[in-house]
Amino acid sequence: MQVAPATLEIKDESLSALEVESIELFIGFFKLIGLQKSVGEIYGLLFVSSRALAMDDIMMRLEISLGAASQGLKVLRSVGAVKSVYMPGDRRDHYVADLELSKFATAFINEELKPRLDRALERIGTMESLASGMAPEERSTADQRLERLKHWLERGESMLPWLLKFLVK
Amino acid sequence: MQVAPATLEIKDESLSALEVESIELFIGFFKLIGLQKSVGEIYGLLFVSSRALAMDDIMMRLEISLGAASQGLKVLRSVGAVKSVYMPGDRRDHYVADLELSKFATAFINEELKPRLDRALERIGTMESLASGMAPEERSTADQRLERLKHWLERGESMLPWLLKFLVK
DNA sequence: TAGTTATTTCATTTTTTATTGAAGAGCTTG
DNA sequence: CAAGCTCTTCAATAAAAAATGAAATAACTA
Repeated sequence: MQVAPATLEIKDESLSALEVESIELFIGFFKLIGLQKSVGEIYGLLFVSSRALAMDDIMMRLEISLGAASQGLKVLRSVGAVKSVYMPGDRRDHYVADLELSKFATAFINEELKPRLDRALERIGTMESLASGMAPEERSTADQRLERLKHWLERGESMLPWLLKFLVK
Repeated sequence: MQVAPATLEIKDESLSALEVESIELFIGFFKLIGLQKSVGEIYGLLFVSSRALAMDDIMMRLEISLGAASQGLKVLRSVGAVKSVYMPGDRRDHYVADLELSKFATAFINEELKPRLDRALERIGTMESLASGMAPEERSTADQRLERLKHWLERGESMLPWLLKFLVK
């Protein structure tokens, strides 16, 4: 005869091998563009799910907290990686993965890379002014390096539109 | 008459405005490719320095620890961002910034991006096998999405050589 | 080669970042 | 319009990442 365990384990369906692979893949991928683990987990789960999942499905399957699920979905919605679909007879929002993978790269480029390049070019402007008031010897070193850095950053920036077009096509 | 202060402040030259701008610029830039603050600080300082600096110059100017300086320089050497130059009459290593900025991007692509894409493509292989044992309905969803993901990753991978060429040129 | 200086390593501490879950706001519906 | 659900927020907590500095190692020099 069985004795009830000291702590009752809630029985949620555990993750399939396929789901685990998908989750790990997207955790790694998203971390690369600066998104946290829980965001990758959620997208990975949705990516291989053939039906839309509600927030508490996600919480239970991934064993993450309410807050993490809510915030993770918020991030995913904000980059268009996830959309909610209507489920008749259920008040909860249900989410499916948007399969347009290029959105992540696009969001990363527009929201991280581009602003950072712009900010760097601004700084170079400031630095050029500062260098102009230096002693000749040090000034020439600074000017030369700033010129080089600026050139490289402008080159990088000029590549972004091309890159975006390539990714989206 | 002057009274000696309770704590004696060591007088290291503080950073110039130009140095601060450079440091902030490279902290931001390096963080983007996953390198830590101290690495960006060191490179930023060396970038605008007209003379080679020893490790303890770097420690003192940036007010960072021995360990951070040593490890930061190690990282910078490993990606070729810094090289040491010989200084007659001084046993210490002296470092200058390598101005070939493309090295950072190249290191990032080859050491972070490429391996991660390769790993993701491997995982897709695994996932395809796993999907092949599923019920027809779910299988078709999985197959379709995996195909799409694979296609996109291969496309991304195919772009890397071009990207490298563009950056290095 | 003994002594000194320079550098690396790594266990500990600090700082930063991510997660948790309780409080509460907003909806829905009976 | 009250009683549930669902979802968001955010202060507290936990986890992860980075910095510190003492000890070990390596490199030079006299």
